[in-house]
Amino acid sequence: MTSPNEDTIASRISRILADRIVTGSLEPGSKLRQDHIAEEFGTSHVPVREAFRRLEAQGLAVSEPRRGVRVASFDLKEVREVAQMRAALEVLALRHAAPHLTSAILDRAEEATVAGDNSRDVRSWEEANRLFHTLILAPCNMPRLLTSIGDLHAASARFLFASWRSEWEVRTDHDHRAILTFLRQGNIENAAAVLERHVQWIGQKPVRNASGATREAFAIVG
Amino acid sequence: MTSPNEDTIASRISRILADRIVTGSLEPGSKLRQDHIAEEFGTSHVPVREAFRRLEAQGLAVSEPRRGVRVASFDLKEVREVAQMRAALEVLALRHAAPHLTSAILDRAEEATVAGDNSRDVRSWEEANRLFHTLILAPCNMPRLLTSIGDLHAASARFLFASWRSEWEVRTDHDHRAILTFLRQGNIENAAAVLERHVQWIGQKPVRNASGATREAFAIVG
DNA sequence: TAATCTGATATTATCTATAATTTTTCGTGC
DNA sequence: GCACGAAAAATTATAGATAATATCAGATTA
Repeated sequence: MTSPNEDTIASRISRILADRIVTGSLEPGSKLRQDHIAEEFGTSHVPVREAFRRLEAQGLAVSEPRRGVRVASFDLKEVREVAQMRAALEVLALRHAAPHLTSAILDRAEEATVAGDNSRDVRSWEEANRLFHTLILAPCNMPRLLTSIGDLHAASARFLFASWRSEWEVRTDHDHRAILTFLRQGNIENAAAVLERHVQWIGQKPVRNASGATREAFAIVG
Repeated sequence: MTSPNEDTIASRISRILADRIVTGSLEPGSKLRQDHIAEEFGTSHVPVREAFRRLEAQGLAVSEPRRGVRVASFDLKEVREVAQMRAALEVLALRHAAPHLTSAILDRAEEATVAGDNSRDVRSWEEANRLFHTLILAPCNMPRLLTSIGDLHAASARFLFASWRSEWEVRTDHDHRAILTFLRQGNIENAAAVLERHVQWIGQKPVRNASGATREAFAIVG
């Protein structure tokens, strides 16, 4: 949702690096060394630098002048921040999208919910979840808003992957179903209210550390 | 608010170009030719390209691969979109900032309001207005939210400059005063309500075209 | 002895110069 | 007036130079 042009080497690199950061294959705080990446992609380092600028704008990387670029770190405070921004913006989008929602779209959103409930791993659950939100929000026809929401979704997904990398248990998403029911009734206010609460729900889970100690992991699970 | 690193040539170029786009000295739709800009700043075109990527992420420029970069165009639809996004996000920020607002901050915000009321041109009015919003929102301590709001402010300012380039009449900002009054009373809900309405108020004004015809110009004036 | 400072070395980011494609422009012919 | 094609201009990428930062061994001091 954040790749306007998918033709240049720089955009390809930024897309692939964004995916690695989101899925956690590149760990928070790790350095992104431009000539290593350039070598991996068989290019020079100039397009790599352009990719860095885009990742920076998306909040996935932070750059210190003359000291290089690192994968952005995050903490519970930022998880909360992203959840609240998503709540505010997704409610706005839903209010504008609702009048344009067709039953065909809502059916596809329901399929996405089912797919999410049946997911056996985080990755496919996240994909289904993102599809659900995209389907019901895209008809708002507000490109700038959708881009912002897309970036926030990427951040959410990152938090999720960081917490539930391997263990994932099937959950039934009652919120998604409630939202769809309200939308089918034309009850936009209630649908928006559920959505607002839904994306601000922050799941927590004890995670065993490498040293054996356990800590609490947090993530947005909507 | 959107310049994390202010040390490299690329960031300097992006800041200056952003200012030109916002003030309208670079017109919407006009091409940004990298070697011309590189020559102007006495550099090569590589840092210019990095600056382009940042402008693109801020929504101030659009890039078509292999066809160059243009100053982003806008229309009434986007003015509305930005106004509504600002309303949603600034209300969120205010709710978190309010508990940390001191009377010293509110006094400075009042000074900014007075400065705005006394402004004789758009530029100084915009500066005072931005200061007001920044002062009452910054204590929310949510960096990602503040960055987004900053980008939206830049867009708003651009709409404003496009409409009221030369003619500007002094106006007294009753909304700002009402917000401050409510904040001093600790009445956060009313302050947020006024702010929400305030930034969504879209001013309109007949503007004489070059050919003599008049058209309506629109802008966010909060 | 431990800790800190100093300076040489190596690594890395940043920018310049240059080359290769692609797009646009513009003139010529039909 | 329209299509075609060569020339010009602009974007994109590469390779190489420069300057800043990190690393680490050795010296100095408490």
